[in-house]
Amino acid sequence: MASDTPQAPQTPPSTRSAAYDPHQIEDTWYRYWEDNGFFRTDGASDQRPHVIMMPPPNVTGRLHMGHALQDTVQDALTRLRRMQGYEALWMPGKDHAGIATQNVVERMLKEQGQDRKAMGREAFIGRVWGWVEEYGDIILQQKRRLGDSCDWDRERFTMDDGFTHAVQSIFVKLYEDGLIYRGHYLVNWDPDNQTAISDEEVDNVERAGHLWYVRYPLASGEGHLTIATTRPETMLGDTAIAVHPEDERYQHLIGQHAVLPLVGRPIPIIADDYVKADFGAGALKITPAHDKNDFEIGQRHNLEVLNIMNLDATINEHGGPYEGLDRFEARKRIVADLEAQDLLVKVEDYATTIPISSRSKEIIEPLISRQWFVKMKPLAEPALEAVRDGRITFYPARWANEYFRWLENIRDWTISRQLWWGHRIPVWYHTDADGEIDETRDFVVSVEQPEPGMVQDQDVLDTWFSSWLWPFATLGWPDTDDEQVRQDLAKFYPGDVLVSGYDILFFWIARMIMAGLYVTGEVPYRHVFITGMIKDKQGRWMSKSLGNGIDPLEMTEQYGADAVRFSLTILCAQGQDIKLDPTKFEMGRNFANKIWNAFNVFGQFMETGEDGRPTRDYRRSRSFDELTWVERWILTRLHDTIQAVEDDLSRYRLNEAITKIYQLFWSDYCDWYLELIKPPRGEQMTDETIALAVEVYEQMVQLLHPFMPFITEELWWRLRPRAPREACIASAWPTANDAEQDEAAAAAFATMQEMISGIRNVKNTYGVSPGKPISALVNLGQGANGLLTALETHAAYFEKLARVTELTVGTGQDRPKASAAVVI
RNA sequence: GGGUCCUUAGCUCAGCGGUUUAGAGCGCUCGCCUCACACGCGAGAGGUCACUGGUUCAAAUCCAGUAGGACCCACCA
Repeated sequence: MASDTPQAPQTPPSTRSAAYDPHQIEDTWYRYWEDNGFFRTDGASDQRPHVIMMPPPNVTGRLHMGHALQDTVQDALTRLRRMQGYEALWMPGKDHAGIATQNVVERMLKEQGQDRKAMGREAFIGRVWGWVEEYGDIILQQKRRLGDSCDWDRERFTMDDGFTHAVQSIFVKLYEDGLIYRGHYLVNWDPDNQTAISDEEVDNVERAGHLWYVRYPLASGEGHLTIATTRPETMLGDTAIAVHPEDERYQHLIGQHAVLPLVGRPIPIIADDYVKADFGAGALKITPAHDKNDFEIGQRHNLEVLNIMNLDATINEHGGPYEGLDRFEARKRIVADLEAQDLLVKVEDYATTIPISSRSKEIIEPLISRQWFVKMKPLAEPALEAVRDGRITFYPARWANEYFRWLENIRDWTISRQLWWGHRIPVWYHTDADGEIDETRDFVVSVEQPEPGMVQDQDVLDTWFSSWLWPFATLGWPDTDDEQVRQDLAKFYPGDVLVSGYDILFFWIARMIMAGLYVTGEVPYRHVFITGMIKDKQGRWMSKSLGNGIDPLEMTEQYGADAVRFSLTILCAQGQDIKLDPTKFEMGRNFANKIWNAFNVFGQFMETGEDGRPTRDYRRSRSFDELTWVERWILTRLHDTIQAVEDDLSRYRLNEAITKIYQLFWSDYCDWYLELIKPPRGEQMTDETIALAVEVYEQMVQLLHPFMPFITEELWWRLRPRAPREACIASAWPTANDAEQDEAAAAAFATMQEMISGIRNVKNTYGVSPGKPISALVNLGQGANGLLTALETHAAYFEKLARVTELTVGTGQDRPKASAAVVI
């Protein structure tokens, strides 16, 4: 505990008239919680743990609605568990975001007239660290505004020293287990960032393109063969033509050679099943160095692999006259040249699927390159098993299918990146006399430099290669010599639930499960709660380029953090995307206002001190049976709701839970209960009445606290005298009490509600002013004696709610003249 | 080419581990500044729960299919 004398924030002196102003309470309460260590977890207590690992936002990130939604969920679950007596850890942190961060800093340098390459690797990394120090904390500061109750003392960064150690250790372990290998393969090359990227970082986009039909003359000098291609420029790298083995048209050509137009190089004509005889011209040009399928066909037939491109996607020396041209310029020139030589048969419009880098939006170039890979199949098997056998459950369950599908078809993971910002690959090379890498000697995989003079691999690792370790690396793994780390790992691993959007199911969630099982033998968490994604009003993704984003901080400014959180929670239904528009937050603001004002109904009668806080603890002296009808009814409703909320929350149906609390508070407590307990004008409210109003209100405030932490904390302090270091955030979660439920009274009360609505309806229909006193006769069916007595004793309810000054209750009575009737 | 999701009041959506008159917010109509709240109160209008079959005593809710829309995955140039 940080402070010995926790200072409860000052409240406005005149509690009674103070209007609701969210900003007045948000900062003060957040500071109070932090100063008093309510977010902290030390791992040494014997409380049961509850662990949520926050998806670490990118250091370059700024708070968006997706964060606001997911944080609202995570914070609600964390606060709920904390109130239920768990040691609730919500682990915060941030991700170094390799490409994104490097791009941001590079852009900044460019504006200053500087250049990454000119300044050199070390200087550049220094600048990135400088940038991270200056701006990296912004997003986590923003999260505090939402009320996030993370254990900030444990905050981690995927590039901090401990994390680097974890990343390198896991690399070494994987290598030693034969699960990491290096090799020349066709990879997704991003010519803009000039790095390889993984399959997951590639978006396949359909675009309008063309199918060019090109004539390849035969080497024999007699005749030709026509092929169809969507990428004519790659013909410079053709090393064969393939036809289907059973295609009658080409039988006689198999084994012969054709001459590559423009280049004049002879290439063999081969037969392969892959070729579809009925597509295009039925003959396929094979470019093993620039097409995945061609690469495979090339391997089957032992074809030469001829790379025709530089790393910036210009044509290299193998391109003859086209050397130096950009790939798309080369395409134009080649098509023109083919046409000039009458080798272009025809051009058709054709929709092609183009691979785009999700980072740079540049068109990916499949390129042969030496990279590091992780063999994924052995890692995927246990991860599949963990979900199949129920050690991990997805909410909603359908996401498990998506997970299975991906893992069942998993391909090896390209983990090396030709960037500077990131974890250096822990591989070391011997050098020759000139200091150059000596490729004739084996490399060494090691966290530490194995011997002086050896140089480390230049590449860095994919960002996700560090974040997949998040659930245990944040707890200090692999430094298990440290007592604290051992204790934390034992207590906080595995965690309980991971909350995230489906956009990173493959990138992160699935990989974390694989890493967790591989490293610790245990799943990283038992539940995966997949939220929907926030879209704009028209259902489009919010993006900077569209300018359709809604800024959560602006919304918080406008409506208050509690309002934003409430609205997001109630809109968040079972993984469904949310089409958001700012007016949705009015719902939350109105509700917060209602909560605030409702307090005054009884609060104005409480004895308070100068700080506006109660000086007396109002407790009822009556047992449940001695309570009034309306009191028994509202308690019954309260306990019903607590029970239902419990059930909803256990299934991550936060929207249903909060809807029920909302209805209880507004429709039952405010519209009926408070209206009935209000004393006549000028009169006092009795202490007994105040006591029950407080009792119910307090529990509703607690039920709401996980969702609307600020306003509930403030009001909680106004309900009873509180001891130092107490707080709503640390109060005990309400439990349903069966002994204080009276379903018969509740049912009778519901009947009375219908009667009163019926009477109001009649008054309305006949234009009788609501304030005008009337008489009413209630005609009950036979055998409704209980109800009859209840109504008779509570005739005052009818007067209060429908201005019925004369109430007659009976059975089988005649309808008076000049009256209106309603049947319920 | 596979797969998932959506289609419920004018709008945005809940509800979908089958059972009372299908709900909410906003909007709309009527009446209210009733001393907690007009960010409010009371009353009300408004729905063939996409369509077609099936299972069932009973379906918006389960099953099969159809039509629209969205998304994910996939190596036909």
